[in-house]
Amino acid sequence: MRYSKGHNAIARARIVETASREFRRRGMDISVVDLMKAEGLTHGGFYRHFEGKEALLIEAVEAALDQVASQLLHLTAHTPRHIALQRVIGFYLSEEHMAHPESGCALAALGTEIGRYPERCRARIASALDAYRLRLQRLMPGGTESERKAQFDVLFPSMAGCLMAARAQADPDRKREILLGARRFFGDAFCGEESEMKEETL
Amino acid sequence: MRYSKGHNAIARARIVETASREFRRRGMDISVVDLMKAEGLTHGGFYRHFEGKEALLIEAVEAALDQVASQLLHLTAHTPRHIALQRVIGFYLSEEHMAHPESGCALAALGTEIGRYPERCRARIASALDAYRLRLQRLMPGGTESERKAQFDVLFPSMAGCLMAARAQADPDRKREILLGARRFFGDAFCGEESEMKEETL
DNA sequence: TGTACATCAGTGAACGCGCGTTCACTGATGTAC
DNA sequence: TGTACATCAGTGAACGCGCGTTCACTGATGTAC
Repeated sequence: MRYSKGHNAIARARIVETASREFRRRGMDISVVDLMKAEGLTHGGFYRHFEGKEALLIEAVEAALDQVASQLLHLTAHTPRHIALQRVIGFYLSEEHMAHPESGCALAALGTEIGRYPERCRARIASALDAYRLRLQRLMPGGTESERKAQFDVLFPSMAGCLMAARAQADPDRKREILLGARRFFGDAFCGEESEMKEETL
Repeated sequence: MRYSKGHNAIARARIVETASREFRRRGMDISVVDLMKAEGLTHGGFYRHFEGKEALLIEAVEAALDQVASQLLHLTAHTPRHIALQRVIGFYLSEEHMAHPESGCALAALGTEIGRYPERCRARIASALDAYRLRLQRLMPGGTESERKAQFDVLFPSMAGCLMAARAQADPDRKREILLGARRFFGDAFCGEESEMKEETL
């Protein structure tokens, strides 16, 4: 059947959104059949929208990073900077984020696999990571943009690693212990002593 | 044919060793056929040694963590503690380590996937991560074992995240930039100001 | 010491299965006249 | 406004392929006598 104008773009965006969630939840293991099923569609139509699974993966990671950046910025709108960053750290290293990779940071969800993707993939994903940094760098302390970017390059990969390590644990107490230790450490290191009062925000 | 006494144990250990390298290099994508081929064997014999691929994966991760802990301790034998840790940070965040996941830290190579393994897997791997921490905690600053363990829980997952982020990048300069920034930051944070002189050791 | 037999790591064909991808087809709606 | 046709997102059978796993078999060496 023929669909109304704009249907194509909407359907395509919905597939990317679903894929973005499912790749973060299950990794590349998720099949095209299951991905389309999650959208209420069958697999045949997939290739009307994307060249292949790899092309979708790239767009899905881009969408994931974009969505999380928006969420973190929304969380801190109209908030003084040192408190804003405290809040971002608190959320990033929260049990909520740990329990829900499907709506969280793509680096913490897929990072080690991304390193094994072919160069053509990594180049696109690296651009998306740059855009992520560009949007979030204003949260970082530092007098110049390049200082703030350098700080971002330490804080976010480190937090991704701590979140990943917490997820790799089996014992809930151990998971919490790792997150709590990381929240304390990065709160102190990046938000200064004066804003220490509420390091467990969220 | 019948093999000489002890052959079984040797063959088994060699398969684990190869798997340990190949899983870190390529992730779970590597097939049993290719794994055995890398050992000069055919796939059929695999099941004389292991219950299945998952069982091998667990042993491979255990072997990887054990090997890296030994390497890091060897690197720092007979060395004062603050310099020892500086050296460990320098190696962990080196271009050498970045370029060779197959002989490096399993958390940095497989971390995000481990988080998606079934609970029975993660429980075993978490034990191996505990053993890794137990062996390496003596490198950490802190007056008590539990302080040192808490420091380990921040430093190593964070370094794993930075290494992962560097590997995810496509541009060599960008990779180096991430590693260098992380070496500086964690050197300062964990080794104190007095040992700053040689933060680019190795 | 010599012979007959048991052992068992390793072989490779075969299994069922799910994967990514292709393709002839469908049919409701947009478009041309 | 009404009719004929074109469009194209979505369908589902089919493709070849590689996967993890099983199993009957091999045959050199260890072991029992």
